[in-house]
Amino acid sequence: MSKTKRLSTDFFIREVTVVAPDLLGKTLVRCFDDGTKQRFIITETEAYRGQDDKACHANKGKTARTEVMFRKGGLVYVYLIYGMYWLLNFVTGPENESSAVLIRGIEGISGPGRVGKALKLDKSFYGENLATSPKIWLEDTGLKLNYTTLPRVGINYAGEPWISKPWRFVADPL
DNA sequence: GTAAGGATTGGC
DNA sequence: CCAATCCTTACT
Repeated sequence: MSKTKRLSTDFFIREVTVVAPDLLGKTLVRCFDDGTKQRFIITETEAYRGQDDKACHANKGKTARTEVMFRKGGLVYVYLIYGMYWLLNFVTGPENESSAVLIRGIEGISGPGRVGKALKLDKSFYGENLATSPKIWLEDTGLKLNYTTLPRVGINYAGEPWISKPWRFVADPL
């Protein structure tokens, strides 16, 4: 028998700064339309912490684009950036907390834009429930990775103190 | 309605 | 360094 188990909603109903590093080493499973499945180990994440965080899209309040972040954790938040890349995020925390984790890297793939491309993401993933979706979910194989914390990328517009928050989590090489 | 710019990437 | 490419937000 296997130790592998699908992560439930409870996993995501925690502080985003706890969930983000805890996702490192977890397996991201993507089931495509033709039934083929691909599995990727998560190697890099970033935490976006609710309305107070000026780097978080939810800081401007609830809009059509960000409303999913205000819902209960365990949902998928995807959005198109620069007209060409779908970035993958997992909503965390209880209802009305508007926090999310950006998946910046998976095994063999660096960069959030390339992650979305590898997983063939699109608008239809917006609001997917990771506990029940047939297309995308996470599994815990028991793997734990050591990691390093760094400042987040591409958010200079947010200003201090947000620029300096060590909310980027990168798994150490094996 | 119109305009500016983005949690990026790859090419010059 | 800068274009690609289109959606979201802010402002007239």
